[in-house]
Amino acid sequence: MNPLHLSSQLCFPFYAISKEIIKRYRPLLEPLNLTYPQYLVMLVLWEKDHVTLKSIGERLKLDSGTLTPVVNKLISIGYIEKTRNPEDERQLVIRLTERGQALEKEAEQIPVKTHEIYGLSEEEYEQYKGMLDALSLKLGISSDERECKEH
Amino acid sequence: MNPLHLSSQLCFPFYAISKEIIKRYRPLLEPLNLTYPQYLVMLVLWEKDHVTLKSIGERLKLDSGTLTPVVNKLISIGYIEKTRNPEDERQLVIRLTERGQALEKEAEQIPVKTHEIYGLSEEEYEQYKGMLDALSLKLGISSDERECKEH
DNA sequence: TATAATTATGTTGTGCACAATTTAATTTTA
DNA sequence: TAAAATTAAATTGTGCACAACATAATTATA
Repeated sequence: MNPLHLSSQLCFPFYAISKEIIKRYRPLLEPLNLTYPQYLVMLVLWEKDHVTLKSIGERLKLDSGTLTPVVNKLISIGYIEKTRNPEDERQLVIRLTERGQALEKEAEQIPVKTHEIYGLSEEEYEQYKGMLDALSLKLGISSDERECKEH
Repeated sequence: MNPLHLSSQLCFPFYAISKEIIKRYRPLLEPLNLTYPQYLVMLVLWEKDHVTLKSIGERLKLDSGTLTPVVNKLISIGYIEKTRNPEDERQLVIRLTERGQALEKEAEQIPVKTHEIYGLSEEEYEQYKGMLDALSLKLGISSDERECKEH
């Protein structure tokens, strides 16, 4: 097998599958008026509210250049608010508005539907999950929720 | 486990791993003056030259809106050329220039280095490859090189 | 305790990624 | 065979994604 062939490389299926998944999330997120990266930020906040922009970025592996406009969009929609931490004026503290909190109820149906995207059994799903988490660890991008410190 | 938690969803590791891989490709591709999507187009052309823009898009799962500027960039660098198919003036036929052909020699070292990114043994690498190819099939994005018809 | 280093966020510029639409060429069909 | 449908590519507009840089606040150090 020629190593320069597309079909012998692991990078491409990751790239193609990731894009395809996000494409299939789109119609499911549209009723919530969210894009995929916006949805990720909301997921993090539903897990733990009142966290810094920095900690959201660490969790999602996104830098301020990406996160700042995403957060500003969520603010303009009315799902979140930002304030400075009075004890450290560098830090932005992000929290859910009432509308943002209320949205969680509506979002409960999303994981049910997204689970069906893959066409996998519960066991297969967990197997993929385990393998991807192991690889994330090797790549140094393992997401630890404890990293998201409250403020 | 709360299904709305980031850590219980399969989409995020795919998204994060894909981005991390592409980030690690960057310094390896920089000497060739290629970005990751540009590299993918070159891979397809090194496999089979003289193919339509459409067939490249089918192989890489990219539409004309993404591919047109990527191809135009590769033309401006001088790696490829485009001509219309005289038998069907709608079709763009893409082919490598001499510089584009010569670049394959330099690119031979890339897969050796990218293979090391994952920190996987040969067996593990093939196991991941097999699982991702299976999932690509389920998602209907399995890349068949035979789809790339010559012109 | 000045100054240097670090940190959190924001800004700028480039390059995708894709939906939606347009245009022109080709094919199908009434 | 003229009109309708389809197809390939390009265009437009929005939203990331990230590198590189700027700025302001905080912390460490000479």
